Amino acid sequence: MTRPDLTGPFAKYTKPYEAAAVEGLVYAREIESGFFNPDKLPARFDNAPTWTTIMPPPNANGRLHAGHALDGTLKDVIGRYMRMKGHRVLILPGSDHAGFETQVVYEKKLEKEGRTRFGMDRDQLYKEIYDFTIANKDTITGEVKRIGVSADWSRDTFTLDPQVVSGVQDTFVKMFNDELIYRGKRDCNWCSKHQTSLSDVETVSKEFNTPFYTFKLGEFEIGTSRPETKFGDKYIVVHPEDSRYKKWNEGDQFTAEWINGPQTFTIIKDDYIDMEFGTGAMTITPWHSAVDFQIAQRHNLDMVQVIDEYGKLTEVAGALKGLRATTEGRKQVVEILKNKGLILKVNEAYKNVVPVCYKCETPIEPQLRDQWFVSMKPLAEKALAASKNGDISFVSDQFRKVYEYWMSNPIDWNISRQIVWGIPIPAWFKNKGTTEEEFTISKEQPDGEGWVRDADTFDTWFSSGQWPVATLGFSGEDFKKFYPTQLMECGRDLVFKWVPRMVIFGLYLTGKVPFKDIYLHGMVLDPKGQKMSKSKGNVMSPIDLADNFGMDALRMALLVGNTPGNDMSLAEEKVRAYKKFVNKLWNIARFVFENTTEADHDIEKTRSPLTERLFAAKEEIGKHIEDYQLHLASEAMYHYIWHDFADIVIEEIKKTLNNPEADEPTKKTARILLRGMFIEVLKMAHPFIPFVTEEIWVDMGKKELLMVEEW
RNA sequence: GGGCGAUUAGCUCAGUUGGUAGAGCAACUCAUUUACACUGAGAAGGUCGGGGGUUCAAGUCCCUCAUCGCCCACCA
Repeated sequence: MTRPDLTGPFAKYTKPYEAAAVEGLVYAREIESGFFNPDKLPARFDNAPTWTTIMPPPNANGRLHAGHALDGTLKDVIGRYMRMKGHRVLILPGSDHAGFETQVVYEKKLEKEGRTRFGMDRDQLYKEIYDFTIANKDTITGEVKRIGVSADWSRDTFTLDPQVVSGVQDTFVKMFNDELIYRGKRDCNWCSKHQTSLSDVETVSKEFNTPFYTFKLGEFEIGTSRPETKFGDKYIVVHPEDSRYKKWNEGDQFTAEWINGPQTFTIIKDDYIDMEFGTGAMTITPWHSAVDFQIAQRHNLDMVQVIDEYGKLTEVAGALKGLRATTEGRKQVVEILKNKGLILKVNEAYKNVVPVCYKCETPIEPQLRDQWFVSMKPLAEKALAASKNGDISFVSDQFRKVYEYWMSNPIDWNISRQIVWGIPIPAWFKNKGTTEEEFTISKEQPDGEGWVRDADTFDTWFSSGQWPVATLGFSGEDFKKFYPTQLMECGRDLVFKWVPRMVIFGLYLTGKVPFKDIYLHGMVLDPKGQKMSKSKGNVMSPIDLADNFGMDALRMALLVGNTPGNDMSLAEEKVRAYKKFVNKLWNIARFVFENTTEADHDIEKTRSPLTERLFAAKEEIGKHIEDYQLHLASEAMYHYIWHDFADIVIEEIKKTLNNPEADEPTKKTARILLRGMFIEVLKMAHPFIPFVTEEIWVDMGKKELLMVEEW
């Protein structure tokens, strides 16, 4: 057969597909159309139902990583499909000031410059971090756009946008009035390096090899791995039913030689004590241990601060005051007790698991501090019910269990952070830190003299927890139109940090769950299955991969074989394989352009074995997407296009076109069929590989974008 | 200490109500101006981690063991 020359706009089909030359232009064309905005879709969407998902806002302090690319790809595939199926789709993008995280990043930068945040003017520090964040926010936003997410950038939201800040503060005021927030001295996770308290999700457990000492205290034997906290101990706690200590009654006292001389101890009985552990007797240090604090509260005991916020011993330590508690302090206490003959045993092989700051790994020193706490129990009960009764459902059931465990064991949430980078807590004090302390909860400065604003800022999860409500304006038009949303898709690492809080705030603020389905994807690992990290040097930049192989190829590599909730390892060869696939489609287009010029015909009614398989594949793909089984959907699409459309359909058509005995009407029918089927192929591929399909679509002579075609 | 996940072809992984094993990559054989070598055709490759059970039938359900990974954790 004669081969028509491809000229003009078709000349590019004589060469392999060049993603770099196409992607930016396609995305610009899509943005320009306005169709990412559900209010600006073509007329056929006028009375369409909405379909909404809110994007997890990436931290505005770094670069895009492979996890973000997966995140954006998954929701974009579903979003593009739902749009083609006739929904007014809203994918709402944003970015997070990421309070503590960003401050840590900035502190490292300051350190490199030989500076420190301590002693810096608050406003100056805030301004510096603000400028730093805004610059990075633009970088990361540009990188999210490269993924091709069909997000409505006209609704782009930043967690420090004035209406978000204002709404978050309103929530605090409302919760305080509803008695869901209280202020009080409670044990906090204190990081002595970062000089702030942290919530439980901001600490991680780490195992240390610490000697375990057994001391003689009067006639008791007391075990501890933390001798340096023992200065202020005045109580011996035993189990009420422990027969070894029957002769002692609660409140009985005795005096014994201790670190700084004779000390009087009081017997306390509490059934927290594990009789099997050690001697079944312990002393308590309420100021520096959450458990001890609870016991002390139950029995109304004295609490003494032994270690200050810099990790040094206080005046309770007498001569040892000012020593670093866990190092020199511990050493000297042990020395003193040894000299007094009070050490009975030392177990050097003892392994102790202690919480550390998740950023710097400094062991957390529990401290009693006045902070703002959220009473989690009443909130968690409702959020638990939402899962039990099916208002929210998890794509992977394993995460439902984790979520329900968290909601069944709520711990009151400390939302105060002693850092400048964050949303200010709308609280005002008089005589702060004294016994005459007074406070008022208000966004505006209260009337009267002497009010000082609370210097603390909110835990970043306090604002991002309200994200689905905040991005939709808390109330008003968008809120009415799009809330509750359909899908929350984010990394599985957020099952504790973020998801439960969004459900809690959603229910509290609106009475409705913020989303119906929760799709938690696994982590993207390196080719060896190891977690990517800067320190290991195995980070694969999605931007670099897209530069080399095209974003469509990367999207496919992230989708195929990636089951919901399971981690996946990403190798360059996989991306390369899908680059070939994208090129295959490109060459299919070339074949179509070389052989057909006929006007498009609807092949819906042209039933043949070839079209039956096409429509069956399309239906299967659609079903898998609706079931959130994107690994199956993407594979079915790949398989159909390569091994059916290319290998069978085109070969059949080719036979007809090359058959010297076939008459012209027969050939024409074949050409029309080819073109008609190809249009369906482009539609079925579009959600997965939007760039190349949109580009070919234009060359098909289409005026409207493929993204708004009917699936 | 508690929980979750994984274990299937050399590698990375699919396999959704139980019905005689699938894909991609790699390797092997063949094809050289065919829409496409970023290709096509073909062949090869697995006692589905071990053991036990339910069933007419188990990769799939149940029990148990092993190994690896992840998460949670206030025994001083």
